[in-house]
Amino acid sequence: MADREADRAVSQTVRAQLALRDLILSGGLRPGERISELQAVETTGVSRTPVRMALVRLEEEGLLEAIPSGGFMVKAFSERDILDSIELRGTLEGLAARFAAERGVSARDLEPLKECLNEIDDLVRQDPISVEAFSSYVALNARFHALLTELSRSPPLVRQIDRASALPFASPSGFVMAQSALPEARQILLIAQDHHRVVVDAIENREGARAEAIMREHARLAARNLRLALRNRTHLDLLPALALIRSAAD
Amino acid sequence: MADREADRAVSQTVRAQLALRDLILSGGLRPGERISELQAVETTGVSRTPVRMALVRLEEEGLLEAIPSGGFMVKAFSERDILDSIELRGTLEGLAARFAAERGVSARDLEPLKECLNEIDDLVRQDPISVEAFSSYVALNARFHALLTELSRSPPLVRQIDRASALPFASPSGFVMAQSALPEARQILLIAQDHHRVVVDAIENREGARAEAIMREHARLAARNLRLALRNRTHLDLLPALALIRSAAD
DNA sequence: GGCGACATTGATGTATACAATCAGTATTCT
DNA sequence: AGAATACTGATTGTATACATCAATGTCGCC
Repeated sequence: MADREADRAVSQTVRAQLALRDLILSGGLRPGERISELQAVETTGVSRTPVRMALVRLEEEGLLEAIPSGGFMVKAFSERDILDSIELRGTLEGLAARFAAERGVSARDLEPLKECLNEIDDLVRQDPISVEAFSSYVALNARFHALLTELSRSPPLVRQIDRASALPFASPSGFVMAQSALPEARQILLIAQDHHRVVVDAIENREGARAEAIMREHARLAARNLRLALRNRTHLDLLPALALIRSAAD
Repeated sequence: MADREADRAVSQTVRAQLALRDLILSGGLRPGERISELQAVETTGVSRTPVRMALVRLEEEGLLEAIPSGGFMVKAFSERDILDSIELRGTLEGLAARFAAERGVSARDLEPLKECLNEIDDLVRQDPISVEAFSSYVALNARFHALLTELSRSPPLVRQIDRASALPFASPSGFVMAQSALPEARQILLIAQDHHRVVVDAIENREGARAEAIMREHARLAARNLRLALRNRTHLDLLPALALIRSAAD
């Protein structure tokens, strides 16, 4: 039973949840496919009870859908669903930015955000951006958004944004960028970085409306990018969770 | 074991979830209080497994919070959390209204919405509004918002709005309005009804921005109303889930 | 008398055994 | 031959038993 060393601290339920989420997001299970509990038991190596808990959590998370007759299936999303989710997240982050601006944040609170910005700058400065640098960027970008969200100081909003981000930006643990798409991706990163700088500035100057607007614009950039990516079938890895789209040529 | 007749079709898990949610929202358990599984077993009459499932679902729903050492406790909210949740929902419904307006809806789709509006009109027209009429209004209002949300034709957004509504507008099954607060409540209902009419008109005329703006304003009305209610300690039942607020005099 | 360590108790997390329900298939009747 | 029904297989929903962990109370030692 306790075969792995590092995972020994986490509960079986969490382990099963992570394993199953990875399996779904990496495309191991097709959208619409029924997920058998026994099969999940074999895959994860834990018992049925924690597997069932994990399935319930993943359903609430939105990755699974309950079958009326019993059991769960992988939820299928349309391309538009993903685009809507991006706009949804942008709207929520816009609200968070406005809250932050209106409620005021100390210079000290903005410190980690600016530091994050600088680290991203260091990455995108190198012109032929490396695959490793891009991977680092993905992590840093996630951190920036998380920090920004936190600045709203509104737990319900933070929670909702986390949920909204789950779908369009969820990524399997192993995530690498395709080599060929790197130059184009870098261009997008530069624009995104501009947005980041604007929103920080707006929050600092207590301009709630401007802060909100730029985050919405930021989301529109991501949506446009995804639409382009889907059309050209290029750098599809830029936005994960594409394994969940029912038919990409819809 | 199957003692009740009407509930025989629903699963034990769902029954436990409903019972526990009612218990929490009706104030049977104080915020921050630990919820024992065995105690829940006794209360609901079902076994531990479905009770645990229900607890997990309620945690994902946001009513419970996991204790690091194990188990769950009733989540505590500040007054501001509830106010933020209302604004949050308004923002999301604004997005839904905009989607509906931009994507266009047929006259046939608007039919049930308008019918709902007329039914509400019939209720608020009577000047000393009765308690029963107010209860009907609560249900009709919920239906109006649900229908409006559906018009966005965006499943992810609908889902998110449902989640956002859970906190501020969740109501225990038994919900009655205090007699003394009825006149004031009616005034609010009249303004709300105006908002409803405007948003339907905006959607019909494809004015996305106006549709979005009015829903936000609508939310601000609800927030203002709640703030007033909390201050005056009057018609506190107008917005439920107040049992979850840690200290109302915060 | 106070502090610390140990034991005991209670709870939760996990595993497995049982029951009920649903799907699929074969057989029989019209 | 087609359709309906009964049967069988499997899978999920439920219950309970076990193990592990945290909390608390007591006893002993300093």
